[in-house]
Amino acid sequence: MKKLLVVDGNSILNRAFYGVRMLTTRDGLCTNAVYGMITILTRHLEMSQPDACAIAFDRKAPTFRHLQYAGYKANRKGMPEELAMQMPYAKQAAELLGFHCLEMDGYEADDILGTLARSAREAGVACDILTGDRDSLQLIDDAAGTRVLLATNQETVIYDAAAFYDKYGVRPDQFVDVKSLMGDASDNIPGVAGIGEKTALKLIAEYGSLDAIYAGLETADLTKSVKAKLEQGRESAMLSRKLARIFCTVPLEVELEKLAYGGMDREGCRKLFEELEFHALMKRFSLLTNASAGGRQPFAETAAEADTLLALDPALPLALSFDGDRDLLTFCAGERLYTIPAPAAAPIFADRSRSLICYDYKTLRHRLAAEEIDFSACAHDVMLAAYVLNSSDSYTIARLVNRYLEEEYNDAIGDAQYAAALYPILDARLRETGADTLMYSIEMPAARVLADMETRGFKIDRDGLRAFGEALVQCEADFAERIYTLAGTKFNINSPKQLGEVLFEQLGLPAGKKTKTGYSTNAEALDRLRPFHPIVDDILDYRQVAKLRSTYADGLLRDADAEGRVHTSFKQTGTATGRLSSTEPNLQNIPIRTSLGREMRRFFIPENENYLLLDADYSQIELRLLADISGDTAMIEAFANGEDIHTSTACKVFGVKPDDVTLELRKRAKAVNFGIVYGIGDYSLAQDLGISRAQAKRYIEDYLAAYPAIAAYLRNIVQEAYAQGYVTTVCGRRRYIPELSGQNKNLRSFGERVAMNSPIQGSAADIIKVAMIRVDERFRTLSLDAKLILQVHDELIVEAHRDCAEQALEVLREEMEHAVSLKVPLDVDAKMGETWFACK
DNA sequence: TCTACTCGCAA
DNA sequence: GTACGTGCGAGTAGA
Repeated sequence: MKKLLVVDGNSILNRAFYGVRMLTTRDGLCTNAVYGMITILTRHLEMSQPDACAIAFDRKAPTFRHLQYAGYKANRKGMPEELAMQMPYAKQAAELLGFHCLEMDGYEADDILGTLARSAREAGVACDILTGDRDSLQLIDDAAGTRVLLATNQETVIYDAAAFYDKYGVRPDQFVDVKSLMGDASDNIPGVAGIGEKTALKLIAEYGSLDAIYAGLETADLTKSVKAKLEQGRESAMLSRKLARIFCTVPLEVELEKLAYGGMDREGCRKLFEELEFHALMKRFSLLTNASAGGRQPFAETAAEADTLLALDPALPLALSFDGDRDLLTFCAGERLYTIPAPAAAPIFADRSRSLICYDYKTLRHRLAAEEIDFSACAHDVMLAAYVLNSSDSYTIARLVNRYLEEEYNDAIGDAQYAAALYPILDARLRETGADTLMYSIEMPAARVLADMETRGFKIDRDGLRAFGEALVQCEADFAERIYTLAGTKFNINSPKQLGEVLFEQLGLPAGKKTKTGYSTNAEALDRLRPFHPIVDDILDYRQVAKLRSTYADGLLRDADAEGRVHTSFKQTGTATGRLSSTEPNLQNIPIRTSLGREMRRFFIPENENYLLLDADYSQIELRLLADISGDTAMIEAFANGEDIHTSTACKVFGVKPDDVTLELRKRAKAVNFGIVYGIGDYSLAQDLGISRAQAKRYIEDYLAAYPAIAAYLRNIVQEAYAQGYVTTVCGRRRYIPELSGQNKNLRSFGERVAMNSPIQGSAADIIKVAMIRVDERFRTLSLDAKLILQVHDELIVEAHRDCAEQALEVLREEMEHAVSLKVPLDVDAKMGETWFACK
């Protein structure tokens, strides 16, 4: 026997219960926790390859800890009924999978784990402890081969002593002492009052143990307050240590040999899974019999060679998907499924003449690229097709099945089979609605370009950013100090609740608006308070610095890869207008408006000194589109003459001569233009400009009077939206607006604004996608060492070698300016520089 | 650990 | 009397 796997059953069930969406059988039996537990257990059986395995559960009876401390777990609420009802099934399922269930009155599952780990250590057997709970980390022991597999809902983190030290800065055997200081709110372990995780870790790292701290407390070099807290909490700490320590000598009377893993009970599993309606699991373990329920049936599945697939009629559509997390692909052709290891399918993806149907092409492409499989075949993505048909929806495969196949989604049927069934329906709809060009000539090619941009990433000057971050930390501390002094008390400035109490109760400043939960402390509210107290300026400064430090400095450093590049992920179906969104990190909201924030852009740099950044952005693309679509001669004229659009708007709306447009008037005109473009109402416009709602409404009316064709266009588009239920962009992207068919007046006027705004914003999104595809294509055909790396709605950023930077910049400008031809020119500002900051 | 809430960044 | 353009992420507070 080489390896033992032991599982904390209660903790894994809890994770599964809260992590998996509620599932019930037709009879109303909840099954989500059992389902999640089975997934986790089987995954770890595969990963750990144990020779023996056991799963431990808590008993209801009080444990020795309750006897020592009446408050132990006193604040725990009972298990929710939905989970309690799953317990017997969970134990049954674990047994059928081959786990030995252990439980004992008076002890917790943790103690059983500890005891088994000790037995394993004594027998020279390695031990993996699978749990969702950090308590077990104290059991880690490298010499004995004891590891903890900490399961969160997304992933499992493996902790050995080194990983533990990296995370906490102390050894695993010191963890109990840390807990005796910091306590544990969920178990109601008291710890030392006023000592949190940070302080506890620091103390133990420095002094080595709880005993050492108390032995030298009098002479220790600690602040008065920490010393006092420790003195005060001595007894509590000692008690907490007893409670936190896992008991490793539970009288189990089970020998390791008895826990040997003998594989799953297939027939038992089949019966139980049938009862719990776990069809997908039955399929995964090949437990299916012919007696499945009615409706769509999974096609027969065969393991295949690539040759088998290549030999199929090339006219037969081929749909595919990865099989879960595994390195297997399932292809669906005709009425058969073929399973094949991903690398073996490489020739299929390399074949340019082949069309492949999939769900979420960009992600698929990344997964294949990770295995060095090149994707040159022509792809059809059902997710993108559905997005093009209706951009205000959700695009999980289950929703697509519901919507377009008009049937219940069935877990037992894989993505490949569903994609195969969905594609012809979606394709027909695309052609009916005239959106096929958008799909095949814009959205799909854009997906490939986006995948390449994500792979390339954007280089960050990590040293510079770290230094900037440290300066910000200092700044933050300075502002905090001033704030505490002015307030006469220390508090958490980041907490709107505490901040509100200080400002409005202790300092007695005039409270303005309230939020749902308390005083409003946002920038707008604080701005009004400036005249009343000097603390307000410091708070605003603090907020700015704290935001830059946490979201941008720390955040970007966390996201950077080993080469210092950050790889954003573009969501192509993330917005209702057709715009992209960007996550992990979001590179579409890097500061620019304040001078300090803008500094952030100095740390976005090219790969090395041989490269430069190019940055080109459309000037007023939405307003130009509005001018084009509405055909408003005044606005077309203004753009044709290269006028400043906000100034000419101010002339028209406020009836003044160009020379008489003050900065204030221009600002107001700009806000109205902004309002039209983003579809805000009079309420928001009034807020923006600090004017009354009635005044804002008048501005909008005057605007529409000044641009009558725009007014007519907006009236028409709203009409059209009411009549058809949707609006479209220039390229045929559809957004349905269900808000218009309701009775709620507010919702309807929201719908009307959407109708006015979406075609404009969405068409701009279409256009920049076209530009991206062409820019990418021309860089390739010209063999320029230049690559797109970022899109920010109306702006494209390229990383280019110095030798071709000028040429690449011209290509970038040309393709952006000529992506479409409108009644007005599309102006592009194009710059280059050694940092993003320098591209201004 | 998860979720709701507040806040603030960008186009 | 009042839902009040979007999407993403950090942080707090409470469950």
